[in-house]
Amino acid sequence: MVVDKVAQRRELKIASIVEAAWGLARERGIQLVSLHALAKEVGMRQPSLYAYFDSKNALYDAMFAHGNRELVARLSSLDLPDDPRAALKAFMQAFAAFAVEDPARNSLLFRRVIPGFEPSAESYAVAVDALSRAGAVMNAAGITDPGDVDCLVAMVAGLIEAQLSNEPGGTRWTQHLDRMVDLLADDAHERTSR
Amino acid sequence: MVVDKVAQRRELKIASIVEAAWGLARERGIQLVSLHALAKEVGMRQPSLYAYFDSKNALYDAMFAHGNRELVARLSSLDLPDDPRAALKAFMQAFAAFAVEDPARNSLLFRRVIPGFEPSAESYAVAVDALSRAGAVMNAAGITDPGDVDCLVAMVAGLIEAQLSNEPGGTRWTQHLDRMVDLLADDAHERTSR
DNA sequence: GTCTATACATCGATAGAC
DNA sequence: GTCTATCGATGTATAGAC
Repeated sequence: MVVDKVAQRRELKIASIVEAAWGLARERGIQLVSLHALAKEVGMRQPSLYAYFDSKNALYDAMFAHGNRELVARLSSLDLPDDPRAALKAFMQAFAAFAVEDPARNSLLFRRVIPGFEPSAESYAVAVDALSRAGAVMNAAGITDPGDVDCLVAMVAGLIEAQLSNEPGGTRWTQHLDRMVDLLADDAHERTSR
Repeated sequence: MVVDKVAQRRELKIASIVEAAWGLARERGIQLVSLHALAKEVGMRQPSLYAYFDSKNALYDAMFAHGNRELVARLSSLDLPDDPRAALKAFMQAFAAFAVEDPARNSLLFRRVIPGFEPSAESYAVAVDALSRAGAVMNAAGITDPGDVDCLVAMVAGLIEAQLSNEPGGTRWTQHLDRMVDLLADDAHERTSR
């Protein structure tokens, strides 16, 4: 199939707009991204953005998908240890590092701070992909009970949120990640083998 | 000292406005409370609200203080068991119930969803009061290490957030509260006595 | 696809009469 | 304290020319 060069350039343009939108989000917070400011950032007028996005929520949706693709890429590039427990720790460390390094991205991907925004099915599928990888690593480490999975996910999220809310850039909460993983994994094994 | 009846009625009025504001917040989300809608709710015109609040953030501040006073009242009314561990569980259960029963209140008190809003020193003091009660109960249960306290607080918050985000009204995540408390308290004891 | 122009809505806040 | 009137800013979205 011949590559449609027009469509290709269009995709590049869309990508650059999304990139600029993330820049704005990092500067002023995800809630305060405006189409006027975004257009200025990419050297256009605000109405011209509607040639690429049908609505502001469509822009948020593209940002959501982009952020989740970054997450999947990060998780895919991991060279995990053979030991399942060590692999689980490394995986959670990588996830936490990803979440903590960009508060704006964390807000759009994992918190619900934009009233009315719901990711499209296509964008959500990318998020599900990332989650399924987490499930696989947990299963390999012997955490198979759905309740145990819920607990571990919530614990890790709790540490990340506390870190971002109270001490962005620090490690006061995230330093306990490995310990919490051990704690829950050991307990899960005891309960499962009982 | 003679009671100033004028000031008293004014305080009542302020309280009723704050109550109406919480009603709006529960209906449409804390971020979407507007002064126009609030004025309509209390049978006034929007500019009249400025006789009671200097700004919209001042209204949020009053709501923040009100919510935290509710929390302190709830925690104070608890009849905790003598056993410190059981008391800790009951305390966390009560806190989680409080958080989960009103998502809008949870958003203003414990998440950061209003760009630019920071509670005043006076309002924040009420929140600190609530937190100090939690610290006392944890200490009594032998959780004294600051890192252990951080972990327990983050864990409980993680379960609450997951519950509210994914299944408001349910118990899929909060059902694990007691287990997580035991898990962390036992581990804290082992580490402290080592 | 990009522009100008503008519609349209919402919102917070102020001025000034009563 | 409450009102009317209005300001001024912001923001999304559309119409229509080029």
